Amino acid sequence: MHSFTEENYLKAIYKLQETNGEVVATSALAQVMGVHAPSVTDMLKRMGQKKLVSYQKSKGVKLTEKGKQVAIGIVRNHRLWEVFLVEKLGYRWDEVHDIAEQLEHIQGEELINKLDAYLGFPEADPHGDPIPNAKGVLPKLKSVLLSSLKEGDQATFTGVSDHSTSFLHYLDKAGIALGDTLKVKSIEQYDQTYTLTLKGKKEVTVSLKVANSILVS
Amino acid sequence: MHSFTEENYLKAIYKLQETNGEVVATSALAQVMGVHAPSVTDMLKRMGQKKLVSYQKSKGVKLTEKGKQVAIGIVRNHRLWEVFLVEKLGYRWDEVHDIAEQLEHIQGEELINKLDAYLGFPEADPHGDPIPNAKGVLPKLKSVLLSSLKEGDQATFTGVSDHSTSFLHYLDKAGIALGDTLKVKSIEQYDQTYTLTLKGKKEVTVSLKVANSILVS
DNA sequence: TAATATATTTAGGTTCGTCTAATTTAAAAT
DNA sequence: ATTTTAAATTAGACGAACCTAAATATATTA
Repeated sequence: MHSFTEENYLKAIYKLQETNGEVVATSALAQVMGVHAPSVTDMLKRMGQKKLVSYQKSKGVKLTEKGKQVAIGIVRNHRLWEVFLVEKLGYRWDEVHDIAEQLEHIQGEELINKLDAYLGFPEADPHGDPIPNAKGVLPKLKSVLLSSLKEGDQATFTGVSDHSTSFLHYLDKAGIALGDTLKVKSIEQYDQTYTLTLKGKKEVTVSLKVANSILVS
Repeated sequence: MHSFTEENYLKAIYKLQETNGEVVATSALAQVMGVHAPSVTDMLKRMGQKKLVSYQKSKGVKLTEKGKQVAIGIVRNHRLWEVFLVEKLGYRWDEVHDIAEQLEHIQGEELINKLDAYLGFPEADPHGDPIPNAKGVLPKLKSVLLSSLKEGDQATFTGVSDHSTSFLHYLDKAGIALGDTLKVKSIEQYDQTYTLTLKGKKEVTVSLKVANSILVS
């Protein structure tokens, strides 16, 4: 029975707040963490004491400023370690998540800043997700969904919104890689598929689901 | 109240076995870990169940083969991460211990082997301690204490037997660094001090205590 | 060998993060 | 507005790693 720390909860709350709005429900948290609701209630009480979250019973939970800073720090760690794993150790982008999940909890401000410098202060991780800087500020990567493009539009593949291994594998197999220039050759209205021209050479046809998971700018 | 895992105990037992012989006493373990004896008894029982140690009450404890392999793995991780911190991130040798103490518990065979390759399969960490290879074999660095040299002898500084920050600082301040060629210019019998010539230039006088903490070959 | 001193274990308690089962609170539907 | 359903909390328990105080076992010394 795998046990979670405050940091794990902070990160999960942070991610839920990003996608589902300011206030997070006990059940939502329980669901994403794979834990039962009473465990969450317990933990939230403890974290409330420590002023990491503001928690009022049966009213959901929000990160305090303090909690948010910790959460962003973990996201920063995670993404920098992912860059390290891919750039320096030669991992593929679909392999690094679990290892980074461990490395993100290594403590030490100086360490992560040195790592950041060593990696050349990257702005995005191998999936195109923005990396908060040492002050906790996220660079705004103004990207849009591939599905928002029109026929003839051209853009650079900058990130994914679906981080699942299966999707990453799919992209690899289709020969679509981060940094590629994608041109929308045609959009088939009836079955909502996109035919893309890659780097002026290859052509691939992808579903709307895929077009909705690819970020470009 | 800082809490330890099985891995922490395994490493501590391993180190005690190396220096104090095969069988380790409850109290010795309690002492080095900074924990009270009953906590150790408890933990040893649990670890005995899992066949990580062979434990018979009031008779001390020994690592099993399984436990030894895990312990060596941790030592390998620790020393490789130390090399990383010094070689890649630019830390000094006296700063890396605590961070490596965290990093040594990151799980994943593949990760550590990739790191090993990335670092060029080093044989020793920044303090001159041998790094076990992927099979758990320690390279034998046949080094001796500086204090075993005679007047006129010359050797290379390959490691330290005292890893304390204060000693490492002392060496830095004295301008003695790993890899240096040391020549014993003279030994003062009465107060047991060694006057060393460094790289044919500088001269330093050190106490017997220091000469006993420096490894050369 | 007996007495003392030291090391170790047992007994019983705490905190943390989990669980299930039962209860209460809040939201949705009639 | 009442009933029904769903969400959240409380109650009570467990395992892991810790603690203190008391009891036992081992070693040392007289």
